[in-house]
Amino acid sequence: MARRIATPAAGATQPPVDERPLRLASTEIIATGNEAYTPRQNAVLESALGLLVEGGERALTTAGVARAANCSKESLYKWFGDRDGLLAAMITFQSSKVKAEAAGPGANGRAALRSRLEGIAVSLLKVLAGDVSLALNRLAIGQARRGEADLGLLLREHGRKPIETRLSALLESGRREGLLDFADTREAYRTLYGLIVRDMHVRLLLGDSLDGEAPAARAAQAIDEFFRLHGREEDTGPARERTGAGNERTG
Amino acid sequence: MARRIATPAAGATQPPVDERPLRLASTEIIATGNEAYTPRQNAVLESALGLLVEGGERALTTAGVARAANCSKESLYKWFGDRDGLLAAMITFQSSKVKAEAAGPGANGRAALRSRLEGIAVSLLKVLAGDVSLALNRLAIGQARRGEADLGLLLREHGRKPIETRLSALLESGRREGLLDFADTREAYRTLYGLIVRDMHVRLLLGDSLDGEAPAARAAQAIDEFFRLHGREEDTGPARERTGAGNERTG
DNA sequence: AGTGCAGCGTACCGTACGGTACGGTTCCGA
DNA sequence: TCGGAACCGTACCGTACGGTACGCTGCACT
Repeated sequence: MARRIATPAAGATQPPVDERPLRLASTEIIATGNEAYTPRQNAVLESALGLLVEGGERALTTAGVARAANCSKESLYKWFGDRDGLLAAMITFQSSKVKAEAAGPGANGRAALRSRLEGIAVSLLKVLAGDVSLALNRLAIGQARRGEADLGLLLREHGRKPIETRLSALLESGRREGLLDFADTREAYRTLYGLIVRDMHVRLLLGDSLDGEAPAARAAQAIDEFFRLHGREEDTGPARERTGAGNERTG
Repeated sequence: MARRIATPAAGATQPPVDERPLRLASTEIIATGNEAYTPRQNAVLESALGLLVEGGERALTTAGVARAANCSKESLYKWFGDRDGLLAAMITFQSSKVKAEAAGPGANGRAALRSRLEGIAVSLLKVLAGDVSLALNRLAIGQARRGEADLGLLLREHGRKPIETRLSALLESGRREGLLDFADTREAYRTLYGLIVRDMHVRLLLGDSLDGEAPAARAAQAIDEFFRLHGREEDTGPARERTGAGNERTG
């Protein structure tokens, strides 16, 4: 069924990865922040990600990863302990690559807020539609069961939380400036998220191809709609009634 | 790892299913519309769904299904041809159960439109959050790869299309009545979908539990927001500008 | 130069799964 | 009453995968 993976498939996308052996002496561990992976391990994780993107979970066997990364299965188990450990490491590794760019407080005003919101929205759309993100989400979702979903928790924590905090902080700063009007930040964030992403994410996860949804246009329209719902200046219309459902929750 | 499935697990949810053997003579096939499955096959598919809900894809082995449904593996392969055939049959079977209730054109007016939209939204939220729907979506998403996603296509066709057509028809009837204002029906539908579902679906797929998001309140708020964006009567505010992005698409 | 260790490649093992085959049983129709 | 067909239960087979063990190479440090 799954054809042999003899040649290092999907090797065209990632950079050459420095072909030298990259041996390590004793305790030469590069702590890049949270997790501490050696460069060799990072390269292995990169190969594993390529394998996952190309062939899905079925292609992500320990033997396949070892072959694609030119390492031994024994090393894999020594470094990551387990297949699940490898999967978790892939998630944390990928999320550590995506982070960066915190973008401190810049200019004020409605136009600035709008442009910053649009920027985050565009990057969000591009990340969600990316091959690696889709593959990892498919992996975590496929593993998830009724109660337990360890990979899903990891992905929610590493993938969605950062975006939520960034967007929420931006929304609250807009509210402090009197540009936005909402009661519950989390509710406002979710509305914004829904306007930006809609059902695009699930459709992509299910294998659909986005038929010409340009991220920039989508983001602009979503931010426009959000301002029409929660904006405060006159050219976006006064917010007639609050929408934060925090007070009318029944459950 | 997966514990033995000796007792018919997850049998508490579904009805007794008529314990008699239910043998079939020659060509006694009950054509329920699209697919033609015998009652026995339906019962087997029900068991398979219970197994999938309870244990995820890993638990959905042919031997497990045969044991849970008290049938032989040979019959499974005879009826569904293949493991993938079984999975596809599960999807079509479940979607055939959910369909029903077409709800022809009822009363007119803004309140009627609003209540019908809310009704569809509530049912949509309840279906999406249901155990079986989540399990099937996880299955299809987990199977999906880069280009090919047969189960995903099936799920999109049987699960999302009906809702889109129903909601779209309702939106267009509202526009014909002068209650709604939008240019592109598909765009308006997607905005509405995003307002209703937000990121709830993906969060649930990733194993998150919805912290007291009541479907009724969620639906009411979403429809309210949609009317604020695309409504036409004065108590919802005039639609200042169109939002359908059909004309400003770049891709 | 010599020792040690990290890591590569491969061989190996047990299990579990998809798919097939076979005997026995029950029911339907003639 | 007698065939035949559908079907159940189980045994069986080949493969593939997770995980472990072993021998070898080559760099690092002394």
